[in-house]
Amino acid sequence: MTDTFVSNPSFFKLDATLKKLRNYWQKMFDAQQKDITVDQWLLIENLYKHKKTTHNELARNTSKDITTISRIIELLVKKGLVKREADVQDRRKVYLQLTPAGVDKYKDVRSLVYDMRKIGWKTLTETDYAELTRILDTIYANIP
Amino acid sequence: MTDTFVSNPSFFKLDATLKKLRNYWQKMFDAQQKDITVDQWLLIENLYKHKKTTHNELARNTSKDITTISRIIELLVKKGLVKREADVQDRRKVYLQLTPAGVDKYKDVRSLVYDMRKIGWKTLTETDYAELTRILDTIYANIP
DNA sequence: TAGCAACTGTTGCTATGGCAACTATTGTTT
DNA sequence: AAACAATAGTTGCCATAGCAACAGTTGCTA
Repeated sequence: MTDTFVSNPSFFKLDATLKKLRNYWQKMFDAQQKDITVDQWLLIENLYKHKKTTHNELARNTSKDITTISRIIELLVKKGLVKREADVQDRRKVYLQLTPAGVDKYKDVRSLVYDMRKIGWKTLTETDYAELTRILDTIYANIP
Repeated sequence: MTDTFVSNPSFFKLDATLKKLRNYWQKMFDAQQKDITVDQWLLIENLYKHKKTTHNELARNTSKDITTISRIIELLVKKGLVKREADVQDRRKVYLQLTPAGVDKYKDVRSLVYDMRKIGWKTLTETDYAELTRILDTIYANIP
């Protein structure tokens, strides 16, 4: 492993790419008056797929801190997109699920998100995608 | 391009990997009492390389918002690691550079950062690194 | 059964990220 | 020269990120 290799800023490139993606998504959301943030979208998408989950599960699924989940959910509840439901057996637990308005929001935003994903990948192949996945997974696994 | 391909969460993977990297770096900084954050380190590294820059240049070089630069620099000035110097020609401009303590901090943290970069890449090759760079650069270029 | 550990979620604090509005300065135009 | 546009940086606001401390609940164990 050369010195150049070690000192080359992959951290920086990851950060820059992610920021550009996030900004682009947010600008498109805003331009089409979707009235949500990118991270709020990620939680909505996850809640649509899992129907009924807890804060903890959502945190694991989205790779977010549980305090962040707590606060984003609070915003989504205020917007009427998510509802909380206490567990009968375990009174510590709170189940989260999309309201009908939340499901509508998911369906409304989904196609825009698909289009944006296509844009990011337009000049890349499925092999590239597999490579990126493999490398990122490896880095992830390498970190203690 | 298949539907699976489009809907697969590369955004999520980028985000998760970057977070894990950032957390690991921060924990190592804290464990060794470096008394800086990861982003503060990135600015110090940049200021070491460019010796004398403005907020604007720093923002471009680090892919950060200029308001974020302004605030991080404020923290670094308070820590005595950076000093501001007004331009004589253009009184809107402020030049930034490391203080001697800032240079010491850079030298103190550098080897730790090198080691951590090695850890992230330990099971990957230079070809992998080139691939990641190529793919991320392409995604970056694809986004409007 | 009393005590304690583990678990679920919230709140406070600080840092980063991004947009809009603002001040101050400089450059351009007429 | 006056008016205006462009530039450099700061501040206010809200959202996300993560740590520590906390409250309430549940499960385990002496």
